[in-house]
Amino acid sequence: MNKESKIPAPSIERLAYYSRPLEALLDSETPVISSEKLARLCGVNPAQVRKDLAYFGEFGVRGVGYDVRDLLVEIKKILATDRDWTLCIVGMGNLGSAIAENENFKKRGYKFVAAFDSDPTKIGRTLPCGLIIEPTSRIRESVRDLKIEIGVITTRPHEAQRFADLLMDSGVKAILNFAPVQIRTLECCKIENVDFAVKLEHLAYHIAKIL
Amino acid sequence: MNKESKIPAPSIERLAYYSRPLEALLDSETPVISSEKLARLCGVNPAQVRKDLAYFGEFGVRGVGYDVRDLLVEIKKILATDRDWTLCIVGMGNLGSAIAENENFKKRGYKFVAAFDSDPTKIGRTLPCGLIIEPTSRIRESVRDLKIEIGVITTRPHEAQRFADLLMDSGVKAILNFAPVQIRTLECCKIENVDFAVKLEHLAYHIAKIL
DNA sequence: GCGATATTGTGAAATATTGCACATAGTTGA
DNA sequence: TCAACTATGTGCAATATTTCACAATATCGC
Repeated sequence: MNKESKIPAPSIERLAYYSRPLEALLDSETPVISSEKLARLCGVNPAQVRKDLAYFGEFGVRGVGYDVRDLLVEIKKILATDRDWTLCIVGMGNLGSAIAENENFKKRGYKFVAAFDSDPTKIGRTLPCGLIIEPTSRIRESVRDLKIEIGVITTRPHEAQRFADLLMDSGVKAILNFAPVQIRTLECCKIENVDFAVKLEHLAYHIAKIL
Repeated sequence: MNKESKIPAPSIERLAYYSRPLEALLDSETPVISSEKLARLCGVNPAQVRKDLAYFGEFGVRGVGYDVRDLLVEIKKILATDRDWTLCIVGMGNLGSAIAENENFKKRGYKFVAAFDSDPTKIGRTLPCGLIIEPTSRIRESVRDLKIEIGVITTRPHEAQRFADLLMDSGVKAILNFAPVQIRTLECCKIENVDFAVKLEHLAYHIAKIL
């Protein structure tokens, strides 16, 4: 267990959140920002910003703040988003298509190089981004040949684990799962589950309390 | 500060996660489940399951476990998903459309009753689910007339705060934001931000470390 | 060069969350 | 009825995360 593995997961997620306003600040040519202002933009405590950054180095200047451009470069270096990543997506329903086309992903260097579906009527269809939907039987081959590093799952829940296993076994190093099931992975494959109905349920809980 | 406000936010989110396998167990006619099995299905600690549930009551039977059907009913009651919710969506790009059509949402009683976009070329278009895209100038009126309780934002980031303010001011009680900016709200309006590029960045961080 | 001011980096305190371990209570079979 | 077994509910300890508070260090104006 090395030093880096002790960095709290919330800190790592916040780094990504910090980068959003930094990009906007860079566009608006603001050269420097304080932890206090960045914190306000992200809705967190200023000490938190400083501590999160301090896990990785000393990026600020005392009495001045952080150079916007430098800080953004450093954060991207930390999160390994200073390079492109090769992804594929399994499950080309509405959500899958939307994600494959998503500007936000493209802008950050996440390149979808293959799209799969098990529905024969969808096979061969060309997406606006140029990808052609392939049968899921081609997953193993494509992951190997195109050196796909991350798999995204947007299938129905009952198929999700099966495709996760297949992706893992084919060699992807990480999986982003949008199906509303908890996917289990081996040690060698990192998983993140995203279930946005959970967020709605959290909201419902809170507003029902007030009513 | 009442008793309920001391319940940890992670516990509330986990309740939603617990409900996923419970639904499947109900379909497969498994009558009873132990905290240990449910925990394994959700990738958490059994004591955590028991403690989360204990915040809201005693739902289990010692020596036996939890009745699947009853527990699901209780969780739905707690999360206020035992009723329908009325939502609208602002920003009818790929992601907005996918969310409006999403089966997972529909199944859980989240009803989209209005869809808005500021792009004139999209206005009047009918979605597969039957909704007609309206101009954003109609947001205030629709929220009031249709008693919309939750607003979903899937616009570009630079417009997101403006529409959030408008939704809030029109009377929605909660906002689910998919734009990659941190939306600020008043006390009266609960917000959840979902930025899935953040999840990818988290994955990238971890797999880059191994390489 | 120096005092006034600003803002970082960080140890230590405060708070929040998780997990252990066991008393408690229900079930089953003889 | 009772012993053996099972699995919950929960006080408390362990761990994780956040926030405070301040020393350290940079800039600016004179």
